[in-house]
Amino acid sequence: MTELIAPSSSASSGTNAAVTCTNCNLDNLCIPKGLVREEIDELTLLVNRNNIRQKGEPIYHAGGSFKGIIALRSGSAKLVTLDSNGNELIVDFIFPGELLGFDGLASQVHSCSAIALETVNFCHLPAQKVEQLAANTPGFSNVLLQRSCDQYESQVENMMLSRRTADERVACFILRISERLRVRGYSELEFRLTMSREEMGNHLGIAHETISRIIRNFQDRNLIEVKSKQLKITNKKELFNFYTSYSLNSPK
Amino acid sequence: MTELIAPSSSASSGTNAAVTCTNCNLDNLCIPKGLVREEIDELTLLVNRNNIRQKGEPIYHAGGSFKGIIALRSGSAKLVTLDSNGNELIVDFIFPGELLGFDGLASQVHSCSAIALETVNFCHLPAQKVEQLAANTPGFSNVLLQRSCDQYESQVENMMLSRRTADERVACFILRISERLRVRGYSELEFRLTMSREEMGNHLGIAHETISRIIRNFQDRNLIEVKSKQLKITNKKELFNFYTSYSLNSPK
DNA sequence: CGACGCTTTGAGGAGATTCAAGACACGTGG
DNA sequence: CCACGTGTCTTGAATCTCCTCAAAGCGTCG
Repeated sequence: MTELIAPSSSASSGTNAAVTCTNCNLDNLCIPKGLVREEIDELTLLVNRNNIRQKGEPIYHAGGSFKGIIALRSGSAKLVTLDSNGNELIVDFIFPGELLGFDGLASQVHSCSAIALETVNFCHLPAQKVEQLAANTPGFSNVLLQRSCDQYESQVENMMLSRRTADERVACFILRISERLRVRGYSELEFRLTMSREEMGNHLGIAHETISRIIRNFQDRNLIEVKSKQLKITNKKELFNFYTSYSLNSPK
Repeated sequence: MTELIAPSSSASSGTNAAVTCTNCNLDNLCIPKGLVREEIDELTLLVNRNNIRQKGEPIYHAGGSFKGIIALRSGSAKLVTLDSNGNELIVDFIFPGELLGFDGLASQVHSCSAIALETVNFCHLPAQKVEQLAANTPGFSNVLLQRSCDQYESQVENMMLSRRTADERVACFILRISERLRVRGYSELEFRLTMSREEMGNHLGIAHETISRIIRNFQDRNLIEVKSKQLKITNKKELFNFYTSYSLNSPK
């Protein structure tokens, strides 16, 4: 099996040599969030920057040994695993500033694969540096623990979502992506859905045909405008109401 | 609001004064798993033992400040949260040797309530001792991180389960409980379901009427025998096949 | 321009829910 | 000890949501 994560020497061209964890525009989202200045300086020295993958290429593989922590700088990715029948299950989609790799931290073996949905650029903190930092930098273990515990929340949210109707799930999905992009400085009302309908449906537990029908329905209600993968939210408030209370009282 | 977790002085009667984390029969499941001898000795000194709750009583409350880590010694509990419409959602059921409290570790505020399903006895590591141990005991932060990352796995498992049919979910639910009890030294084939059908359905995302119908169906197929809450697995292999491959090829 | 994959749309059917009613279990008080 | 009441569990019938299968439209890339 080929080495999936290239050493920084081969990947980091001179184009962006001045970027460090201190002056990175994602420092309020990525690992540095929660660290003090000296800790960030230490982190800066250990991170491999400017790793690139094209659409469809893996960042790491399920079953492979723990590769360390990945921070996505640009682009988007999907985190997938295989269920017991060998079917792909998309656990999450990943956006800039978000961390990857926790699926291998406890057992030292990745239970998921991370696959680029478009061209991605990411930073890589290798496994042995993770251990080194965790041992020497108290703030760092806290950050890891913090992020890892956050997944409890996300587990609960996913559970709640799986109880709702297909319409509510799609509305919620769109709004969550909107919010995640907003926090990262992108437009919250107009963006590209980088995943296919199939992938969306896989993640939400809905047939892709149903996804299509629901998106059409949302357009007919003037909640959104969709042109292939390009999406524009035209009535955010109504879209939000739709997914919180539609099933309770709203007429057809 | 009353203090939910009593200090050990009031709760620990003299009946079991000799129990420590070292000689506890759950030491291969609870926090000590992964710690070396001296670390366990240190832990022993900080834990409040023999806390009791009766059926229906809370161990801690959603919305309350982080109370520390709880280790269940006997009995069973449910971990519940409220969805955005105010409905109860049962995130998990808890058995002896399992840890509780991670839902408050990151944010310092519990997002879930832990409620006893029957009389429970638990150990309590108070919040400030958690911090103290995390700072001074490298093994301890690792244990926390480890357990917390394990929840990634469980999130993925839950996601997979939510894609299966109601029958498969119930079969899987029974088998998982069986396995969790087996590991803890209880009978794996005959046990009491301490939760109601309603609670089971809530956790699995199935109406309680459907739970009843499926349990009847399993009985008719001679996979299990059920008398109210008492359950006996009579054909474990078939029950297992049922949930792994039923939907693929098996006739009615 | 043609082939391929992705998306959309329609029709029919399966699985699970909801509503309604009856059976059973458990605890209380007579 | 039994009658009674409450809450839980079971069962049935009607309904609905979403899936599956099938086919046609659209876009993209060689």
